[in-house]
Amino acid sequence: MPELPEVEIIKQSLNKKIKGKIIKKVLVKNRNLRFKIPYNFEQFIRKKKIKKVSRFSKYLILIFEDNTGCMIHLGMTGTIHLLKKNKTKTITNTSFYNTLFLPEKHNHIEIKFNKLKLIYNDPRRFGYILLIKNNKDLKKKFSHFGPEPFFSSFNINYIYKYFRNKKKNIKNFLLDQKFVSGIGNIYASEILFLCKINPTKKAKKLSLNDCKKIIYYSRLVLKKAIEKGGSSIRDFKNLSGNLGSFQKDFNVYQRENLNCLKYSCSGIIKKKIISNRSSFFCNICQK
DNA sequence: AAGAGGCCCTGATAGC
DNA sequence: TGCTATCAGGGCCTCT
Repeated sequence: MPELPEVEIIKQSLNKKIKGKIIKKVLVKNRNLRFKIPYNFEQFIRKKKIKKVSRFSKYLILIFEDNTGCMIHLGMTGTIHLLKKNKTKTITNTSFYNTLFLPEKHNHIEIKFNKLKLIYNDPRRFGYILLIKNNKDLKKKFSHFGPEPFFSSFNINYIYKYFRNKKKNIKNFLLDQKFVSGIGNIYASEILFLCKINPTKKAKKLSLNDCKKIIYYSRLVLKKAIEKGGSSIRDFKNLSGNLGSFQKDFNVYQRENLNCLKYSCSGIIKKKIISNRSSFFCNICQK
């Protein structure tokens, strides 16, 4: 799935394209996403005007003029496409699998505006959609989420206290959205590499200085990834059809058996399955 | 209560 | 060419 940076890129592009537009028609072709799309979904969002497109963690949030809304989680393979009506060619899209043309299969939802059509495509159907009744409802949906790395509440005190007596390894915690929101499997490996922390290290063994580094590098990695338009593995594109380029900056992800890129380190990047997810790290400089 | 593991799905790729 | 196994940017649910 897109992690926080990729969702942020989609959010920014969507804001430019659909802010202020009114939803004319909604078509659900397949309700069976991770959770069933509510049966009142079409009725709920029809005729609503987009106030803005927002984001929290890896969730896209359409906010309407009446302060109701709609949360979209893209799962592993969810993509959003915007088409200009009455044209066969995709003018804008975000896609992992198709680069130039809109895929025919797995277009589960179509949201039609006056001249634009927004399509939600998701082969694995791990994504889902939730309706939001009001601002309070929205806050409630995210009440059990930890802070994003950028928040001031993601500080040394919070992390150090959180890790006391925790037996899980640090990699697990970076992926745990209750601890910190928005980091996924790619950026977790990249952050730990820069921190020089081994992904299997138990959280409670981390020093204050380790916590400090986790804050610093989480912010740095996500910020840089956003600046570079996200990571375009499997052809992720933003809404203007441009590839992100952060994948060129990967130090460890998908670099198994290659040399460590840290200056003067003779280590080799290893791949290890931790809690069913691949982790990449240097066997020498990550302690 | 925290942690480990299974599972929801389709598609791409590697290996035989 | 065609089969099977493995792996994918996530996270919920169940069991211990």
